[in-house]
Amino acid sequence: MEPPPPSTDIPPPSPPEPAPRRRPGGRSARVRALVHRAVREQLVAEGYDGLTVDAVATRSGVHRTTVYRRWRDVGGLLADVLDAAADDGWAPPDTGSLEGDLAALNEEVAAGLTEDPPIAMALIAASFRSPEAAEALRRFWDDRYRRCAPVMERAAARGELPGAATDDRALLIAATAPVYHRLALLRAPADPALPATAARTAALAATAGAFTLPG
Amino acid sequence: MEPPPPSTDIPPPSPPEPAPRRRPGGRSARVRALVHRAVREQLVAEGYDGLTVDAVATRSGVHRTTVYRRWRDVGGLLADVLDAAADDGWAPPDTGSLEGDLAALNEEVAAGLTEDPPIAMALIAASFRSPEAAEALRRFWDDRYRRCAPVMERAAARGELPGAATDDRALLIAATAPVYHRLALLRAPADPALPATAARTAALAATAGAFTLPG
DNA sequence: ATCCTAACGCAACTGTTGTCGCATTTATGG
DNA sequence: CCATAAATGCGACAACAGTTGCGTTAGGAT
Repeated sequence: MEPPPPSTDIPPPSPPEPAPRRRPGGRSARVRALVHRAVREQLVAEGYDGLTVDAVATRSGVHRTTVYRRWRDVGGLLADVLDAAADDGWAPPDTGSLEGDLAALNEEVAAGLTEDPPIAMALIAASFRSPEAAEALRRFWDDRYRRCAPVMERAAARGELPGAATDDRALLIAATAPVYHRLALLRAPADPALPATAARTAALAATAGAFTLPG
Repeated sequence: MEPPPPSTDIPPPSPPEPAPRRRPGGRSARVRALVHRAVREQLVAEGYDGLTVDAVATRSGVHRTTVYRRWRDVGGLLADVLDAAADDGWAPPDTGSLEGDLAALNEEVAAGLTEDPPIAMALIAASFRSPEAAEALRRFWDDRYRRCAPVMERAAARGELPGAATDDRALLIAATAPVYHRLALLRAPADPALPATAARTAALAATAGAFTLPG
């Protein structure tokens, strides 16, 4: 993300890039916090269409040029905000059954996709314009999938999954994809029954061994 | 998409807007064809990021202003191109089994999402910026879902579906959503096995009655 | 052939987006 | 405290997006 630093002197010629000393303290951190806050506020106030670099700069009091230099575009802004917020202590629901866990998970997905301000939808939209936003979103989902491992472990312990190892991610995608498809792609109104139906479908298929890994 | 037909006479004076007589012939049709061709060519040449109104206008030889007036923005252009192309005689695959049909369908979906030029991806991206593109995409999917009815009819005739009526659309979404999710949202590389797996999962759930309509 | 006007072409204009060079501020190491 | 340079502020700029007013062309009806 950063341009190659000006090689001053004493360059141990192995890495010709002396990696300039960052200075994350004081002002930089303050600016970053100001901009993060402005992104969220701007999203609330004007929605995704109103989320431009200029608007964020004005609202934060930070200069346009600074925002462009550090975050490049709206996708970079959202990516950074998302990364900063990824350290919440999220844990998957625990309802006592695989189907129940998946249904609760789907409820959270649906809530996230329909919430206001539409942060999730904004990020998905941005991911089509900015590689950085796409990467951040991928990281986010990856983290969530990883944290969902206990769901499958508990299910296996309860005997809800076949003996062979299950492809956790395939199961999670099968369970949640219909919700994403309806809300994010078709943009159809939320169907209150869909989270449960999709969860039931995926749980059924999982029990039948549809996601067992080869070997 | 076209305004109400030109009520020539006998105007019950209720609407004070006489709805000017369209003139879709000759020049207008020629301009439309030129622009459509330019959109496709520009998409091939420069990708979605290079698909701007100006580029299309220049390439088509039609004036900027005309394109802005008739199509408003990139989303409008793509929407119109999609609508014009929706009259192909597409029919769902017929492989002899529900799972086979769904798998073949998923192969088509995967091929569409990974094809080059990325028309489908461009349209999905545009649907996040332009209401018209979103609407066109919805129409397109709606049309496709409708044309898939024979798949379920044949499956029911073969006894692959329970006696009660099946929610066709829910089944189709469950079958195809994982493919869309991986390729369009996660942007993960295409998994050659996914179309078949997702089809098997959905077919299994359908046979078990997961998509039967209430009543 | 003639008229009417929708559709188009044209040029000028405004506002937004993103970049660049340079001055200023301020972490940070010494 | 001092020196260095990373980070920011600032203004000007080019490129692009989108609009508007007005003149011109040509489709379609009489």
